[in-house]
Amino acid sequence: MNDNDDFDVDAFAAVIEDFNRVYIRIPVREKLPFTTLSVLDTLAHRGPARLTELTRSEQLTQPGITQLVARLERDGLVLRRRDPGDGRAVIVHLTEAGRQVRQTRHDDRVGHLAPMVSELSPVHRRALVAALPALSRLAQLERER
Amino acid sequence: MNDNDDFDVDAFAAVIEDFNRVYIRIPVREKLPFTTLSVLDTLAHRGPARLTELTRSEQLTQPGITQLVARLERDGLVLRRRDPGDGRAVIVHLTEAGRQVRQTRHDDRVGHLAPMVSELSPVHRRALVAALPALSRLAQLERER
DNA sequence: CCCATGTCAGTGAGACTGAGATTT
DNA sequence: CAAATCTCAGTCTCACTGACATGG
Repeated sequence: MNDNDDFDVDAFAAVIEDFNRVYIRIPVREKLPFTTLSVLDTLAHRGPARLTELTRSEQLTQPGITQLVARLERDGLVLRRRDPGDGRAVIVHLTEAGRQVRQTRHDDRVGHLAPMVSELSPVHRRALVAALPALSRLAQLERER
Repeated sequence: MNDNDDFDVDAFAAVIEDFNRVYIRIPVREKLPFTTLSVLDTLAHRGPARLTELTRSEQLTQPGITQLVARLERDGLVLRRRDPGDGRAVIVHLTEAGRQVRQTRHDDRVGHLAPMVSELSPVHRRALVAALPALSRLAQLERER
């Protein structure tokens, strides 16, 4: 019941990788390093976090995170606050400007995708819509891994 | 007929971005810079290419591509050959080792995804399978943009 | 005292800008 | 000679390793 006889993971990964390549290259107004955007994403999803948590989620070293967050603070995208309950820890908060950066990128992509989507057949569009819950669920499973 | 009244591009992009974040972080044996993998992908998809073509597809500067390809050649992932028909140009070819790098990453991802996919409900699995042609088509449209 | 959390200093990889060489 | 293609030199950003400061 739980095997994948009906599901070609290989083909699935191939399509995802192909689509991702294209998606990542959608032009955006503001070019920012991958790790910067990743931290902003993480904070937006999980709320304020300490550096140690970011070290895990971003797969960066501790000094790397320190530096990266220092840059982000310098640029006004995050705030660093001492944890009142633990004097060792620093809590990183997303600022309004940080949220705006994410929104801008998202808007750029939506603007770019919309005309492409409108060229898809109704059948294809419906197939994509129908697959969204499954994709979300799969992302969720990965996060809980 | 060609509008997107039945399709929420905003929601689509949000799910894709969420899934991508997770997908990109799937652990792989060989950690390589993003641009390296991107060039290997491009060569695998389009075949041998000159540096100028890569400059466009990779969104890197010309000196950047020169350096990157020099690294790739040093590591045995590509070969550089003078274009017999145009003495100015250099043609970059993917080597077997370069192909192997891509295959290894793909295999890592498939191995990681398989157990996750097996936890999806049959309905979700079918929805993903049904969406693959649409995703491929969308990637195709983007490439032709 | 030990562990967790974070920072500092120094190094190296990768990409950029500006200038230049070679071929068409 | 002008344009296209690629390379060289120098600089900047980013992340890493190793050592260290501080709080629980």
